[in-house]
Amino acid sequence: MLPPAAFHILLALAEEDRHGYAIIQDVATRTGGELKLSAGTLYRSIQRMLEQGLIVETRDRPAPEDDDERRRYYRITADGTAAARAEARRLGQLVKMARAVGLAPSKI
Amino acid sequence: MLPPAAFHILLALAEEDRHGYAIIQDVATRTGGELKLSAGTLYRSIQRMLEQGLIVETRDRPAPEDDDERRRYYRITADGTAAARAEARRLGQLVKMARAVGLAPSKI
DNA sequence: GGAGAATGTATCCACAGTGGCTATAGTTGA
DNA sequence: TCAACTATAGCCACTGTGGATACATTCTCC
Repeated sequence: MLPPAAFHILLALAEEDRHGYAIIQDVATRTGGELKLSAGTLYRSIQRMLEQGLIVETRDRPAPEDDDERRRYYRITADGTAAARAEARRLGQLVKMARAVGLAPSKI
Repeated sequence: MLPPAAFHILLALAEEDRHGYAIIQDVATRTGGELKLSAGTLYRSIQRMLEQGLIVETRDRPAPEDDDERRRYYRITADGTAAARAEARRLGQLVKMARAVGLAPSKI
């Protein structure tokens, strides 16, 4: 059971390496503005995920003219990918259960 | 954003009216034993959901020979159905997002 | 007969995850 | 000039959760 914030962070990092603030923006964009990950949640989630080995901080940085030295870039690990896949499967099961009791469209 | 426990309770009640203990068992069965809703979580969730009008307590009871007077039966409301549908849609979106970044099978 | 598991509801404590506020600090735009 | 934006990070309070406990009855196995 991955915390919701962690799942969103992994989705953002699955596409490409990103820094904290970019993750917040990506989540907002991806959810059409429905979910605004708070800064507090983001940085605490990142710390936890670093400890758990779901993500790592990377030294690879964009070209100096596109960079901002305050940024810290993160990359998803193999464990992070596995955790995200497992969570996606679990969520898929939930939708399936809802469908079984008529609480979600049957997707014909 | 429905709490996970509330979503499971609504799924259980979508099928038929159930009492607390039967909900715990239904969730365990439905998830293949993966999720064991704790009693503490269940009864506090029920209280909250009654206050929010997602469920109601019903006086309809099974035939006396099948009944147990300690039981309290609950029924899902129109609001509860709507909340569960909205949550199922949200979860479906999450799976879709995971699929978009290659973290869930494409379901061909 | 007696022990333990199951049925049933409910409360308490502690912990995890979250939002929002604050701090710090440079940049951009009205 | 003042607000908003970019960027990271700590703090406090709230919600949701698991696990333990309480209490009472019934069922099952040795």
